[in-house]
Amino acid sequence: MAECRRANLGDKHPCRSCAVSARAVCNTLDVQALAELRNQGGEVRLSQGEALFHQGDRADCVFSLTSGIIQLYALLPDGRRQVIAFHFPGEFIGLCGWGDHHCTAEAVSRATLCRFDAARFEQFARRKAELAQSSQHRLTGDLIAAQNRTVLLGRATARERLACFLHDVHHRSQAGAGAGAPGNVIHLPMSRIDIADYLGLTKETVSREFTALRQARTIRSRPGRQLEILDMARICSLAFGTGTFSESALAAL
Amino acid sequence: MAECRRANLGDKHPCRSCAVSARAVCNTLDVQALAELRNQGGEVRLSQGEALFHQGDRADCVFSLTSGIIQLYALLPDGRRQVIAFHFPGEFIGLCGWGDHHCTAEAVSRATLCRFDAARFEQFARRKAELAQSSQHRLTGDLIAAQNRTVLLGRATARERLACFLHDVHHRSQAGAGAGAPGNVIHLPMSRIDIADYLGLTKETVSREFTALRQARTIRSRPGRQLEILDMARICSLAFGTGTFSESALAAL
DNA sequence: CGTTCAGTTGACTAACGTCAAGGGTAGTGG
DNA sequence: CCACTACCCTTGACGTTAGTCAACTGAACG
Repeated sequence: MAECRRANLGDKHPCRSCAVSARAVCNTLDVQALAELRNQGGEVRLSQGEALFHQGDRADCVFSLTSGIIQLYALLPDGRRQVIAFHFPGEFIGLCGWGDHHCTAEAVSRATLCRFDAARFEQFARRKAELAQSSQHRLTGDLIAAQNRTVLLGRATARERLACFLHDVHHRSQAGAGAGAPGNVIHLPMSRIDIADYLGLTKETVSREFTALRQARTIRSRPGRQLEILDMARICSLAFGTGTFSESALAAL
Repeated sequence: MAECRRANLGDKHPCRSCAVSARAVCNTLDVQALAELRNQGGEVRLSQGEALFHQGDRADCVFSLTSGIIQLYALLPDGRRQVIAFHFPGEFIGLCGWGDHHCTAEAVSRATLCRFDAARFEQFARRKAELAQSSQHRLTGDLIAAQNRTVLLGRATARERLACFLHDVHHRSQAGAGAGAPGNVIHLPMSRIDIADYLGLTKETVSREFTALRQARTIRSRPGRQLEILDMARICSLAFGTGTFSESALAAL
């Protein structure tokens, strides 16, 4: 269905080659509406570690992530950092701000995004009910993910947090990649510090827990920042089934 | 402005006496639309400890809290509990669920709510743009609150968590009560266990931190579950200004 | 071939949790 | 009106988990 719509695009249309068109917000739009939406924005390319926006910036744009991984994080005055979310291709970024951004968005790996003017996007959504509904569903999904993370950070042990993280990354990269990734191998471009700041731990604790899982033959490290999950049942039982990613949102669409 | 609309109501109209009409979702509606919305639902009264809905229940209703405090919490299979949010009068409950509720909603103190059928509310919102916008703002506010809580639970000490909690309750009850509450006295109907489960701590740790703040003359206990904040500056500096309640949403409306 | 930085590991520490006992208070029934 | 009870809160002693500090390893880069 989404494919049908895209088939009508001219060969030179940039959305033609978009890898996430079937999953992105814009997939609800017909060709003409898509063109109209595109006119409002442009493309953003980020290299690793580059920021999309900073905590305190005016939130005047929204973004659809087409490739790479983006992390949102907050910095406390004394330098403590908390990663609020990792965003994967096909997801929407910027819903959580009217006014000023309360967090920084930074590329974990090289990333590309479609940028839209926030006010015009909202105006556009008022006319296109499907778009409004789609972005509301994503917002709801983000809320549920954030609330689930609250449970994880408030009540789970270090082992459980890591298992939950691995479970979610696995789940989400399945959804994303379609084919390609064989079996239970996942790609983890984020550093131990990023993971630690996401899970409310230190890099040392994360490292120790990785070692423990490796020694229990639950996971195995692979070259190129890849990780194979050998005992998925074990991971699932440690993760007590709580998804902390907004992926749940996409599933329900 | 909200008052003007309500002045047109008949004397017997139940919304006439609503204490939160100026702050609730329905405040955006004119008299006729209000009547129409009311026809879809009814009133719910809960005694202390009674549940509004349970984790796993079908999420087919949304609610506007008119009095009392509601807590949302998740239970893990082994009994660990995490309170996800406290909701205060004027706030909207149930946005976070299509499908099944992922948490339980329970009255901390005696509470009353307006109930609306979720599907019909949504349908209604499609026709009334103000309502849709208002509920979207509330949803966004809840997301920001949940994300801020992520920072608190991931990176703050016990002392900071408690200070942040007190700061937020103070802030929110100011917004709610209007006049009435003198100076910096707040009402805390929730138990130490509720607070502990909200802050990702144990009741003993919460109790010890209360004692420490009391001994430092930062707070003072008052009869009737009331608490006076003596040194607000100290509370604010410990709370590093992070609001964890969805109240921020209301402020921006 | 050295430098740098991410990751790992070990020894020690601090913060919070656990377990257990005692005290205050409100509600209940004689 | 006063005991009785139950529950919540507080406090102390001790245990455990994860944090801190520091050294070492190995891969990436110039």
